[in-house]
Amino acid sequence: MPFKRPAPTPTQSNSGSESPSGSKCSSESSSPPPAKRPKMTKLLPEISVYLVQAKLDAPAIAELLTLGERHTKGVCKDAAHADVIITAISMRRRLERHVPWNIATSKAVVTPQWLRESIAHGSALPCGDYVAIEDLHDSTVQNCPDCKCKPCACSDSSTGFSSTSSPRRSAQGQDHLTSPTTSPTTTSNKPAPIPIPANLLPPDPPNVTNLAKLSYTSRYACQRASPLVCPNQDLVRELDIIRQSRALEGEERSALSYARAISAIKAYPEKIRSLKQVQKVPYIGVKISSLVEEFLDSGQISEAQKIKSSERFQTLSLFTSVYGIGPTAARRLAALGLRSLDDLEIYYGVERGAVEQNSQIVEVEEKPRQSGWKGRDKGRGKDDADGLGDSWIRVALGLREDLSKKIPRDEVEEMGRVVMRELDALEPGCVSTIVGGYRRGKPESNDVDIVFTHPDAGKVKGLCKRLVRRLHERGMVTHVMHLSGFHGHDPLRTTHWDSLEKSLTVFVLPPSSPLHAGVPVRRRLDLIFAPPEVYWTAVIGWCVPYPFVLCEIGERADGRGGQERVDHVPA
DNA sequence: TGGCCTACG
DNA sequence: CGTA
DNA sequence: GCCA
Repeated sequence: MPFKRPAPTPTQSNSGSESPSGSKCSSESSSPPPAKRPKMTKLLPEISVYLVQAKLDAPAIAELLTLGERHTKGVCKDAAHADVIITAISMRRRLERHVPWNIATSKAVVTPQWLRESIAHGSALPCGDYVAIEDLHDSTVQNCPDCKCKPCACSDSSTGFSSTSSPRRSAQGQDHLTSPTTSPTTTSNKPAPIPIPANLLPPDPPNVTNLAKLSYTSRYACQRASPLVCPNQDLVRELDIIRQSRALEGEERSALSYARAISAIKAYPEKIRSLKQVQKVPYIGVKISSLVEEFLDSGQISEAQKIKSSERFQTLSLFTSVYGIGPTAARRLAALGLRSLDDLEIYYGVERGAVEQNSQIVEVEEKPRQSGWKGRDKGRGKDDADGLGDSWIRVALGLREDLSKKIPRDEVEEMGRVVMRELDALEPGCVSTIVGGYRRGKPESNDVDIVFTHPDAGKVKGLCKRLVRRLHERGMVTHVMHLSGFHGHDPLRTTHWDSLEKSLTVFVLPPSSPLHAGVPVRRRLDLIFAPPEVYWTAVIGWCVPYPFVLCEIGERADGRGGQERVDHVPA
């Protein structure tokens, strides 16, 4: 098999670790042999539990004992015989009064919520999300029965960071869309809706990340939601200015270093108060350390301030905000003396650009800079010898304003629904997930990324193009910046990973949409089509922002083994 | 001191 | 080179 | 700029 990966599917694998407990743990009617008792009624038949009653009131104890007897293999009288220890205690010292430490470290020790939610969920949930005692996090994860989900051991998390809050998905499950074929509305002659195989659906009762009880002391980056805004946001903002500047100036290596350092700081759970704290953060070396020191002293970083206020930085930033203009082009344009968007429009020959009109616009937009560059003719003509295969930069200039606007979550969702409706008309039975920043919980997105698949692998090929064409015909896709099909079935290329179809488009909601207001804003929309085998891998992959922090967790999607990309978003 | 993710158009 |  |  060319493509090995840890099964990404949410199919719960319920092969339990058989506990050594047996008779010591009573189940309510201990007698009935397993064959007789309808197995379905017990939701956690492989797991025996021990309940630490301390700190629980009588009703809670009764409730938990009932749940335990009803749904687990049994409630043990002795912690040593249980697979899982349930306790409301959160202090190590206090727990030690009830359970010997060496026993505790050999079990999963979780909060009562684990039991309640596992039962509600219908099967055992990862113990790591319900760690009762911080010191027991690792052993709890390790000893979690019935849960194959090995956490990744990210190197940067071994420094003992504890983590933060959950990624609060306000609309849990709404990011996953299936064809609305289930509507009973029209037509009796329509074929029955195509059933979606379970392995393409999100876990039925959704994974409960949301509960505030999620142990916000998870050690692992892959279990820890980087907070949308971190405790060191101000510091990060300063460093990011320098990072941007380095990137704009072509010092990519340096920029990369800043990006990594910023990532690491964003994962640091507390406000940084001392240099000592920061020295332990990975990717913080001599230079950045000194910058942090200055920040701790003065609340700012002079280098960042200087950069921010420099005309050069502002110009380059402005230019790169045009889709298709990167650092190199920006520098070149700046070197030509261009400074403003108007300059760019003239240079690239945007239609309305006559000089009078230009100055008029300058007034209207109250740009402080008057016609900047030395009386060069309108910039094009002979000069564009090098530049003007970029007729589409003109288009990008026209789109810049719209595309720089943020997209609120409800509009993201509406776009997803609209696109899905069209896709369903084209090919019923498709499944999709909105990924990217949206799925990471950001309140606003720069663009919308959707990953699609179809249970029938054969139906996926060519779908991307067909969907884009349909959306284009219907006026929803106004521009296609990029369209790629399956990479040929090169027999030498073993990985399917590259065989995604994707299209990068500009999308506008149709008038029929409730969110279609006046002149709707055009949005960047990326469509990614994956064969079903790699659907969830693609979903994950498209949710991970740059820079990727490598984390040792099984095998990579592309089969190169050993590492997985995890976590982090700069700024 | 060399290397920093990768793949595509 | 620019984008994801 | 940081790390191996």
